[in-house]
Amino acid sequence: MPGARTSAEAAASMADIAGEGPLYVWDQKRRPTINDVARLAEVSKKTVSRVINQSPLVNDETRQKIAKVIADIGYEPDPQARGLASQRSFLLGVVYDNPNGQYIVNIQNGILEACRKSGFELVVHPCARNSPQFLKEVRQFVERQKLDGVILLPPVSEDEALAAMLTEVGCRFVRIACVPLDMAAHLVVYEDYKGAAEVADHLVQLGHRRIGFVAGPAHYRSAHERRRGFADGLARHGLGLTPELCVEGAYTFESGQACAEKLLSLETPPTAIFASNDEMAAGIYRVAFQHGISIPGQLTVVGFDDSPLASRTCPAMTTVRLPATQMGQMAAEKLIKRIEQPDAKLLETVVQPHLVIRESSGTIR
Amino acid sequence: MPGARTSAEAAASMADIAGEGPLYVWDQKRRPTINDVARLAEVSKKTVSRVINQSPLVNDETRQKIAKVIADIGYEPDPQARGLASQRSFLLGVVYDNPNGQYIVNIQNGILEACRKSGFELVVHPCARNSPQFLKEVRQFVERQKLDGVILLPPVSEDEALAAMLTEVGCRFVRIACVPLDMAAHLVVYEDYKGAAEVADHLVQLGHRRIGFVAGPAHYRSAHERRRGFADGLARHGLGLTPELCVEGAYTFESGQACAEKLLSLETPPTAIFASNDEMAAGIYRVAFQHGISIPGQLTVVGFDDSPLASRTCPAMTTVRLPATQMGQMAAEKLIKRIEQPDAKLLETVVQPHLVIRESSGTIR
DNA sequence: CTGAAAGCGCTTACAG
DNA sequence: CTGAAAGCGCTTACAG
Repeated sequence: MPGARTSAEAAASMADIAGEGPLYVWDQKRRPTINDVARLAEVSKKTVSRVINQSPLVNDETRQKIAKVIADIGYEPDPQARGLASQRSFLLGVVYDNPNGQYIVNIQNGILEACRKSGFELVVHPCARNSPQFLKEVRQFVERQKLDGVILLPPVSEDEALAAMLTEVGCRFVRIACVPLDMAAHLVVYEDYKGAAEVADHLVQLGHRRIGFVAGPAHYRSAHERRRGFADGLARHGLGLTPELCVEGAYTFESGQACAEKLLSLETPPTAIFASNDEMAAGIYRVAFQHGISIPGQLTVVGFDDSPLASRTCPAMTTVRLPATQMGQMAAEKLIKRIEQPDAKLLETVVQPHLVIRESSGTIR
Repeated sequence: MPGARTSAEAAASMADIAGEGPLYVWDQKRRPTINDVARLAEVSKKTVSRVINQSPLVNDETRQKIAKVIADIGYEPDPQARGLASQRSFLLGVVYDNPNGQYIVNIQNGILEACRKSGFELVVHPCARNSPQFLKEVRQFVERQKLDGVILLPPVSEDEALAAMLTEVGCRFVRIACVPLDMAAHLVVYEDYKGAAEVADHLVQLGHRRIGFVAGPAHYRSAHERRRGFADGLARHGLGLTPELCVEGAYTFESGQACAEKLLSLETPPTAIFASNDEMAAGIYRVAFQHGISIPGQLTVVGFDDSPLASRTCPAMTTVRLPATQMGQMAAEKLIKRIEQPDAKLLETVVQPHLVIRESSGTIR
């Protein structure tokens, strides 16, 4: 298409404004390319490429001349073309199966915060871990788009087959998880264990001794960590998880209701219940409401996550806050570092949850 | 790099399994390309390209031969290469400034449902409409990635400057909005007006006459539509919005509390309050709780959105449900249709909200 | 430190 | 209905 080239060259002209240096009058219809920059800076496009890719092998004067042209004409390298030539995409993916919308969006926002600084964009990919196509489907997603890296959110981040597949196809990833499942460089760890232990301290300090526990589903690592942290926390005060007062939910509102029915219909019901997430705690609220049991007067309830729900219930719910946005940002920064500096040593990234005490905490005299 | 080509050719060999037809043993390290398909099908790559792009100008026999090779070796066209050659990206964007996480994720899921069927991927882009860089920033996003189309969520979908900019740069878009802001082909409309009118019917039927209204912020179209629908709904029963009982909130929990304080401290407080979204309704719950006002015994409360919050409050909240997932899917389907069949006539897409009656609705004897 | 050539995997525009 | 050539906007590998 020599015609196009000719017209572009005709349109790209330089003019001098008195004392202001060169000003380039540009064809507004077409985005400038590396060839335009090369021509205007009077260098080869390979040298422009070196500047774009921050190669140290460029004379400082040359670099500045090129940088000026780039800034003047507003050149931005085409990620598609860069990607096709270099077998990458400048795209990050986030893979999740968590149903909690606010949590996803918060993490997403954190990831995007990190992307914004580095020129990556984010492609979202919810998945169904129980589907027989699961691995094949994620693999196609990753390979088709040549994703530069993927961030895995819990609980799908706990899937070892997924991690193995990504390793096999050469796709870098960072997992957000509540236990160290992997090498430090691949992880952002949030310590559910500690958060749950804090809840134990809190409840014991309030004077509770007969404490109910609603666990999460057994196949979730977070469920396991929260239980372990809570049990160990109680143990530090010479208490333990009473089997009679432990029930397992499914992290859903409905399962929280069912668990509450069980616990509150005991001959001697607990004076406090710690639910392994806010959704289930809200289910406890519902049952207490239906039975006319006052919170926190007759029953203390504590959740986990600090979802929007927790601060809007009546009374407002004591819970454990996970800094989701920050976790997303840290995960993305780590992933980008792995992509851009493959040899950099990366340390463990650990995020601390903390207890948010609200109105659902009552004392026992 | 003739070496690479040679090794690939060497690796690509055919073998016959008795009576099973040809089986291609493939180099697992390298994804097959259009050249591989062309060679194995003994046609030019242009003809393969025609099959990929569903051109009708291919002999049926040729098409089937090529399709078989494609299926056998698991060829998938590289979107980057296709995009570079054809000035597109097979990427859709979603631009939003709404803070409601579950709403975003639901719409996102709907969009992805439509993408899955058509080979598009979704890039997410939250934005800050009040930033001075807003337009420039979205423009860069769209141009850099050569997005094939963008879906705009409310309230940023109401921004006419944004729509104008997208039109100018030639980026197709579909807006999700509560009023017809644009041509039918560019819109998915959800009728807030009707939802709010239903609330009026409901409250009047319950016997309420002294009804409070918490409006959304005046610069949101949804706030306007919900007010208008509610007022018109009341008017159909010979009632009207009493100025004294109308207050304006900001769609936030805190503003809902402030509005409730005003309404409930009136000499004759309302017997029912319709809040323009669930967040503000939850704020009303909080104030009622603090003042010992029972819902629905002394006060009926109705929200709007059917966010997760609404079904988890105690008592569960009557509200208006917007089918967010469906809206996302319809918007994406419409956008994809515009991309793939630019000449197709597209009709108005309208989504109906509906009232979900729960426990916060009380009768007046 | 810099550049000319070839290539990434497709499609466009043209020809037959 | 099919194909050879040129091109999309970059980078790689090599040379100097």
